[in-house]
Amino acid sequence: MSDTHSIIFRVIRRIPRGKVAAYGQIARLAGFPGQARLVGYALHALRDGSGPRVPWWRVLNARGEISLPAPADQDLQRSLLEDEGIVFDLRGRVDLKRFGWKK
DNA sequence: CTAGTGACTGTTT
DNA sequence: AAAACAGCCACTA
Repeated sequence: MSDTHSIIFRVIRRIPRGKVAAYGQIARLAGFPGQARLVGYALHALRDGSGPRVPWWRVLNARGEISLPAPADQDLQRSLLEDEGIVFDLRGRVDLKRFGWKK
């Protein structure tokens, strides 16, 4: 596994329960400003549970919506977030003003 | 080495 | 407010 991924995962592990962060925000905190896609790519490599324990479901895009390609995974992520108290509006979006991880 | 692609984002239509 | 565009970068063919 590359170092960049490790650094990114380390940042994501700091996201407190009940809060969500955007890809770009993770990238910035990890020291890679403007490289949101890199975060997405790193997380994509996790989907086989073969990686370190990372709360990947607390990562959303800048609009506050789930960005996963597979509908099945989207439902899973949504359920996990709702279990932590996150609320989705009728359009399936989270209010980042309320649940965004402010750092 | 070149080209296409993707768990993105800020700006401009 | 939603959609289109153009940067961004690692990875694959």
